[in-house]
Amino acid sequence: MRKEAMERRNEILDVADELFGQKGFDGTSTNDILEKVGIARGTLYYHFKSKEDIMDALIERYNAQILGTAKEIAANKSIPVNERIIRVVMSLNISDGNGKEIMDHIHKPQNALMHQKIQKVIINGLPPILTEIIREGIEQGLFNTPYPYECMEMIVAYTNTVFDDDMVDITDEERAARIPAFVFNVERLLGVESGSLMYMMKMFGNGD
Amino acid sequence: MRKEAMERRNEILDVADELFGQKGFDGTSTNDILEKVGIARGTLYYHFKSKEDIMDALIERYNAQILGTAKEIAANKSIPVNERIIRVVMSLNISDGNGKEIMDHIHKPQNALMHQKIQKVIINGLPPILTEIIREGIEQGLFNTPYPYECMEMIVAYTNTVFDDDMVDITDEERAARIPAFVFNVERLLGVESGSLMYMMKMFGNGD
DNA sequence: TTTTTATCGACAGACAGTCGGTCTATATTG
DNA sequence: CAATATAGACCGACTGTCTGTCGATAAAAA
Repeated sequence: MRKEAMERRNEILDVADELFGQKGFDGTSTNDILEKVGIARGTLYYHFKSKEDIMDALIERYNAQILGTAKEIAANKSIPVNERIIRVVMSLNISDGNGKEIMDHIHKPQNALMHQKIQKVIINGLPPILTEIIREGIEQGLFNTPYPYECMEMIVAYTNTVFDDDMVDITDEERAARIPAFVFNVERLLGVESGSLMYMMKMFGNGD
Repeated sequence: MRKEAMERRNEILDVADELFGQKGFDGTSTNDILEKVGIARGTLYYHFKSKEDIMDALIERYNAQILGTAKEIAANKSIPVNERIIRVVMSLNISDGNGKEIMDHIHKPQNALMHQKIQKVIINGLPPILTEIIREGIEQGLFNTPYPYECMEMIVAYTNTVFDDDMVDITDEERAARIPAFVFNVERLLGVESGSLMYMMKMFGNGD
């Protein structure tokens, strides 16, 4: 019945995560959440100051999970630069730890605000991580660009919108057709020979 | 008192436009709208089936205005390719006709859903228009890329997020510093010599 | 014992959308 | 031409839902 604040907080967050994923933020009422957790109205508002506060806390969690894993991989200099880039990008998709795919939850309709906030986390958090790897690559003579950060920003911004189900109206086939073009463009941006980044296409095995 | 359906509809849309711009979509109640228009609740719902329906109609309007102007300019083959690109991009910002800057309204906080819907219109509508111009440029030997469409898509996706006030947390100075890097990257994407697109920097006189 | 922390649930206020009905201009008919 | 029917625009009270508040209460800590 009575629990530590942090435990309750996480219980609420877990339920909110599930419900927002199913019905979206607007489609989920605070009642839905507190009933499923099994607490009273006042208790919910004892732990969170508003419904949006719940979402922000949830995003904070995602943030830590998603970017934390990415950072870890990026810092592991024992992995070759090429391979590390791939692993960082792929780590964005499947994390969560419990099998649930975070990104799947986000790309639901009716979650505009959440979607926007996550996008913001990614567009601000991911380029710095990737840029570090690219810098190493430049030192090793693998890449060649005077603006590694802006390159990464462009690439992240692009994948985040075009490979986002509810942003661009294209079929899966059309989206698949975008990939070689994307790789080609990335090659130009990073100043490498055409075709030399083809191996990166395996990143697109799943979603993003 | 009694008016043609289309007239009323536009009256409501005008007020909604103003109010959404001031207080955001969520911050504006249907009461706010109908009071300012001077009609009863039922009347509002006689013309629109829901609050979101009002927003969709508003976006439809923007869509027509924004992309319509862009299309017009893009089709005017008497303007040289280089100049035409600049004009198309600049037309996105100031249109509206009555001095109000559409884009300013959109980049308000609390408008996540609207923001997303407009982004969608742009990311789907603008690249085809620009691609046509780029194709001309390729024929004229100005540009060189096998993937003009995807190039434009990338550029539009990038400018739409990075030069969007509430998406990337940077100061105006930092944002200004992004511009030369952006131009450099565009030059690479379009396969032109470094420095040859510098003249395009004048596009960034105002906002986007 | 006193204070702090977690919990409860009734309540207020706001808001989106509904519905039955009204009013008026225009068309139809006797 | 006058009586009447029709349809389109409009009204406003009402419903149900939802978020956030508050004072009371119980349990644990100090």
